[in-house]
Amino acid sequence: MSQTLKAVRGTRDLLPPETELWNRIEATARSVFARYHFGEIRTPIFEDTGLFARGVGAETDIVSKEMYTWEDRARAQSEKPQSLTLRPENTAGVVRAYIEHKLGESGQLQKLYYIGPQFRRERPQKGRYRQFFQIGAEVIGPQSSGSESPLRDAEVLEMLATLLDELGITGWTLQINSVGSSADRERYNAALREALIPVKEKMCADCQRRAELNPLRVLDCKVPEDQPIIETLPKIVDSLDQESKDHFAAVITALDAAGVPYTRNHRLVRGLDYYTRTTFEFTHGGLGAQNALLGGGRYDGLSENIGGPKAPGIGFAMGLDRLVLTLQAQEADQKSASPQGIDGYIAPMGNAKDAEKLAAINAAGLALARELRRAGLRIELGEGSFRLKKSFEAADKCARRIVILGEDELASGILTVKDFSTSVQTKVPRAELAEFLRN
RNA sequence: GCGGCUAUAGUUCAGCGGCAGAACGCCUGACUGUGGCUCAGGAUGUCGUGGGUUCGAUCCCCACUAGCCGCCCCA
Repeated sequence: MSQTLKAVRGTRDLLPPETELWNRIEATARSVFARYHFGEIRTPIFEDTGLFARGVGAETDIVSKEMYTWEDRARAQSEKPQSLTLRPENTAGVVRAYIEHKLGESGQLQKLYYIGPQFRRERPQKGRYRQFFQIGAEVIGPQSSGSESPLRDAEVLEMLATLLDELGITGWTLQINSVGSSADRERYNAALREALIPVKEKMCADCQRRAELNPLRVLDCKVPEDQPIIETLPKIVDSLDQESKDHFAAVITALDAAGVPYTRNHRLVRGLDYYTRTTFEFTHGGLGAQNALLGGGRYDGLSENIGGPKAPGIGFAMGLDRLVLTLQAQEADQKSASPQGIDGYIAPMGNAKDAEKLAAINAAGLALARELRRAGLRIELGEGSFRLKKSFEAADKCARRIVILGEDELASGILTVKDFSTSVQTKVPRAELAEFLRN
């Protein structure tokens, strides 16, 4: 059906009951964030293209080939059209807002979280979409607010461990590394390039290319034959200055004290230019090639890069789509507890041939449903023209109990209620119905 | 952006160069106020889209689109 309009490639509709899981994850995240004193920020879905070019880095894959960018109409004839971009990530937008609203002037540490869609024009596959959803948070502020303290790094990591645990995600791994200051990284890049010259001939084709273009990425290589060679390459930790070393050591000490399990991975490098010092990923098996549930790190120079004051920070972004996939896989393993269903299904019984009586019984059904829903119950309302058998079938699929509302019940004010799990049928006075259904 | 696999009923999937199939789900009835179990009956559909080969294509070929897997990269 080529004429039929479909969701565009890499985007999708989320339907019930799946959306229930999405909401549960979001609610859990909000509740954890609140306990750590984070407030929600909502930034625009599109921004000036320059924000991402300068913030994320013009040479990154994200900026150089994955952004949805277009030219807005010029506001006046003399003006040049503005280049706008659908946000590929949210950290740059949050820092832009931090600068724009002078949040640093409060002198206080800012702890902000966001939940929302991001857009990257990549080839879609499992766990990777062109519109995808991230839950993220940033801790940012002037140096005097303690934003540069390794304690903040450790606290964010400890919070993430708590959040994943509360979500019920089992078997996650925290991998952590330090990429040092931007000067450290430049030094390391040069050292790595140097060290690769004599050995790259023996490595895989991808690595030979990476050795030229982006030596850091060689460390990510998964080809088994290359591993011994990679182990002989210089480690980034040897390029760190004393300050960065001390910072990383303090993060580790705090994680140990809090009992957060982690794996130090001196080969963990991340693709965004703004990361400095601490970088980390929480990974999970069963996500295929996209094994990262979330990633993040420190970005001490980002604010200045986009024209703001010095404002060190640390943050992360977690893939909501990937959390959902992971939890769905886990629930499938546990054969998923069957859903309880709503509290009641009201089955009005009318005569399909008598329009007046049918309308009356349906109206009575709505009045009863209103009463029960206002009492906080989850109620579905049937249709008076259905045969009772049909009402039962419909009710059995979605509700724990059926409430029969026939002419007898309407006249007497005593409803007939049947519980599907016990098959027990009970007569309940209308005044006691809400309480009865609540149990 | 590159490579591999796939596309048939609401869903999961068989199938074959010559009438379109199963299971589950759905609808109706047995049962005019009683579901789940059972029994009887019924409807599933432009066989992803467009083109080509052929007397004839759901099947073979090509292109496109989409999904999955891998690469790149990332959440």
